[in-house]
Amino acid sequence: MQTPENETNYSASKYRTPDGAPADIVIFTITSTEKPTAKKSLPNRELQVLLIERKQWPFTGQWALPGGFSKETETILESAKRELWEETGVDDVHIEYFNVYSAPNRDPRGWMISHAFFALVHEDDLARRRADDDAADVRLFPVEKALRMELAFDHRQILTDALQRVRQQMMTTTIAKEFLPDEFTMSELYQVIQTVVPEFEDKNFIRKITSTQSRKGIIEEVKDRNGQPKLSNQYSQRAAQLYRFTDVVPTLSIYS
Amino acid sequence: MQTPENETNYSASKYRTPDGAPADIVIFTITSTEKPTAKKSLPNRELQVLLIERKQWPFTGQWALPGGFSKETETILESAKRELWEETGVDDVHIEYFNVYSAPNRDPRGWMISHAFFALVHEDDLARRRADDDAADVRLFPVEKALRMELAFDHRQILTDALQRVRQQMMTTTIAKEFLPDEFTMSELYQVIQTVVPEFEDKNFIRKITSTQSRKGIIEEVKDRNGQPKLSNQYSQRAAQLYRFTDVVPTLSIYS
DNA sequence: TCAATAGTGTCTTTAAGACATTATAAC
DNA sequence: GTTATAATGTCTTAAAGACACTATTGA
Repeated sequence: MQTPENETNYSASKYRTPDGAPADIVIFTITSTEKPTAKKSLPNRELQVLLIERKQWPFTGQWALPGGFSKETETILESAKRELWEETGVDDVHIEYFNVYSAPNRDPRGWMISHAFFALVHEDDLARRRADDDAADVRLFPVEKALRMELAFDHRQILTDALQRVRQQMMTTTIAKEFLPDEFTMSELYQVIQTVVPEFEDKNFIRKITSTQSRKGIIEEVKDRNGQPKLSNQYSQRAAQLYRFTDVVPTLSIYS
Repeated sequence: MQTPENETNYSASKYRTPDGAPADIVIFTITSTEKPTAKKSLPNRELQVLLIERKQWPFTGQWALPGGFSKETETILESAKRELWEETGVDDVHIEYFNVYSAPNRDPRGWMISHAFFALVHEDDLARRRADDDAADVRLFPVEKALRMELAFDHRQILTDALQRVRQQMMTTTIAKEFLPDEFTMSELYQVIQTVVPEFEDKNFIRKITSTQSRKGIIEEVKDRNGQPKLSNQYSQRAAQLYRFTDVVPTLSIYS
């Protein structure tokens, strides 16, 4: 089917080709800080995004999303994972492709078609982060603050889109688990959801998740080896039931 | 910030760059054929995908998704819309980006990072379709058949992914309207959903959509100028209420 | 004791699910 | 009357929503 005669007719060099295919990553984490007031209480949580300060042209000195150019020998996803590893020292976390950015002149270096991912990382995993060759500084910013900053390239748009996607995924998938330990209390889960989606509110949250089918099998109570309910009093005087996510993948429908 | 001194340090030509950024489009339509048996009855519907037969190397003679190379002066979305226009003569339809395909050697012509879209087109709009320069033939195939064919490049994977995405969107968004007239009966809607998502079944479908909040405001009854319910007897002896989609964008949550 | 979080009781309303029944009108 | 689709009646069960109330235990 692929005859040499035909092959000679094609030459990529006849066409203008892209100058690069970068992968940019919006790395989200939730930081926890102790409430100064109380002894045992739920921490304050805040959604943060990792930015780097550029030390090279273009946009030298400005904050930007971490990213780097894809190589011919890897997929874009592999580039993104490599970049995530280089930037934070973490792998094996939730990373998800969400959009492509290809507006002409979005990058003064040339025709750059950028592939945007978001990653969800535990705060603890980011301890190892450090400045690398391309960055003068690496730092976490509260997303609300980052959205008000003048970021390099079209990175504010990318961040905006990423945030929208993560919020949607938070409500429709079980990605909340990426920000939680394996076993967690309902209060923790509720707090994590609210940290990502501030407008989420449900006065009967515990009741609703607890009362059978509503949770659709996505969450189950943790029992100890004796089959007794496993509790935690990490955040409260009264011990709370621990839950975990099951492997069930929820499916939603507007036509119920 | 962007000093000439720094600019001179960057040269795209130092790096291996992609040989092209194609956009490939999975064009879906639903064909309707009269049931031979009955006089007035719902048509048989089938989900179809548009494929082209390649007349050039590589994969000469094989069926492939329509697509083409993106230009430096346009976004990838614009490329896809241009390609859709060239291939089918339609514009202004639902077109949506869903993934990137970047496996090394996925294209024998070189390092090609492909951007995949799906488009949903009314059967009527495809009347104008025709073969163009790149294609020996253009034809609709039932998706189930297309999935069993040996398509060019990684197009079977792209088609598989597109179908999965369209099925998910069919259940969670109002894209059913892309396959329906502005005003439609509940039977038509139900049939369109089932055409795309065969396993969907709901014995009480009409009842459920009809009984208030369940439809979450996404669908409303059509009234005539006198405020009377507007009916259609196109598909049945007994006239059926017509409905339309509102502009409400449904939001779903696993945490209800 | 109180503070902070966890969890239950109770009642009302709404929706889901099943399934039989009735309605309409062309033929 | 038959046929094909449209729509309602009725009953049962499950879930949502509100909100007051009780529980636990360290400080």
